[in-house]
Amino acid sequence: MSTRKTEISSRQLDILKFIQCYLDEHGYPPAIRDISAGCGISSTSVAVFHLKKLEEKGYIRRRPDISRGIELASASDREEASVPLIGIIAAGTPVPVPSADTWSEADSADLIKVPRVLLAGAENVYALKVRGDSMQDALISDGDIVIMESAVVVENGETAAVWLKNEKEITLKKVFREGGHIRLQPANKHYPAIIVSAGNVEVQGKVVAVLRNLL
Amino acid sequence: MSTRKTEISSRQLDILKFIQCYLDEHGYPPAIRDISAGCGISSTSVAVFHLKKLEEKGYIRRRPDISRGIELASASDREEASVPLIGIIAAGTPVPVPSADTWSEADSADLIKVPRVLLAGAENVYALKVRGDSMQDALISDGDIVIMESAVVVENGETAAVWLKNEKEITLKKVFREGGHIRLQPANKHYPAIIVSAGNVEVQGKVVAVLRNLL
DNA sequence: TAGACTACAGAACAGTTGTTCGATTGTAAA
DNA sequence: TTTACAATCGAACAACTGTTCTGTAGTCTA
Repeated sequence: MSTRKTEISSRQLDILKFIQCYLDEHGYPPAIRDISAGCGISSTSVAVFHLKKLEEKGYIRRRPDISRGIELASASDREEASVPLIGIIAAGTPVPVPSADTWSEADSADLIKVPRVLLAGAENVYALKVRGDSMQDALISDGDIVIMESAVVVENGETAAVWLKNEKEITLKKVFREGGHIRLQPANKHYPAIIVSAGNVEVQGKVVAVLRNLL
Repeated sequence: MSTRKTEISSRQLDILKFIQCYLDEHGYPPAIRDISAGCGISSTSVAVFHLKKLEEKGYIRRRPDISRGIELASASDREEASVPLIGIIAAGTPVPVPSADTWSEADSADLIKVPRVLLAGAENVYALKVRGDSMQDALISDGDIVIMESAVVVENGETAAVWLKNEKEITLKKVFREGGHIRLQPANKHYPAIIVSAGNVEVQGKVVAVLRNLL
């Protein structure tokens, strides 16, 4: 944990906002003098000073030698997110659990790009590759990639990866709490729902999206 | 049709390739002097000369006032592609056919972002929203988005949108040519394949990928 | 052959841009 | 009060970068 974000001064927030706006407007990063002018700073050195701070704190990255080489730390993550692919999901094995540093370690796992629209704001998401045809009742095929959100609570009707303790099996189903038991409803309506006791289920994550590549 | 691409000289092709490589390697465009050095040109004015040509011919765009303000005409499409969402796909209706200007008109339709990796190099792709549960045999759900490639030929085993003339029905199935007839195999192995005569099928496009958003 | 055009070289120039140095001010801790 | 530090200013510098001007050489056409 080296690059922990610390609090920033109002001036630094100003500058950060200005960089964001400038990027939106122009499509390329501002020069130091743009920042100075835009934030009402009369000296470039002040901007440099704060840019250093912002870089230390991990809010921006800078490319030396290159003009306007400023990148927002979360720049490329605006349109698409990088989601760690941390393992496979198959019928007979519990899903891999993301560790605390799954998202912080840049290199640890494969990162796959996912359009932000699919994520709908979900955070702490990770990806699993589907192995086997055991989830066709969930309309999920061998080779699909499921985007999961590590969630503790699952609303009624949301699709979740559920570990059935007795059966020692993982399934992806819509979860409905009904009195003392839980109804697990497949996405494919031609498949029957199953009713299990609350003690038998262990929600391992929420399904956010599914990607399938046919080519 | 104002910016028609014309032929370019080998030098200009050199420069174009160099710009592409440089972008791949560095993530930002080259300076004029980078181009000169990289292409074995001993004068910046020569590079300028050819850059003007390349811009006239529509291969690149240049941003005046900004250093390294060179963009490949197809620059932003590197990591993710913008795919036009041109309609819905349902059992009883043929799929909308993309017109020639589907990809050229910027505003015409909704554009959805799709990671390039999913496309696997496919071109002339468009997106359709799935309506109804008629395609659960293809492991496709109501609300899914299917990415299609307008292809004339479909290899054996590839998944395609097939219009069954007699049944007046669209299905997504793997296509296998077998002698005089065609076998259409659902992705879900619990569903049976159907055998149809070649005259009854009309391939309307190749399925490239499927996106599903559960949230 | 003359003219037009493409391609190239070299050099000089001017604007842009990032960096650095010294000095000043205000605030908070010791 | 002294010290330390964050924040600021102003100015100068050097490097980077795009532009432009003056030529030269080859090719093609009229």
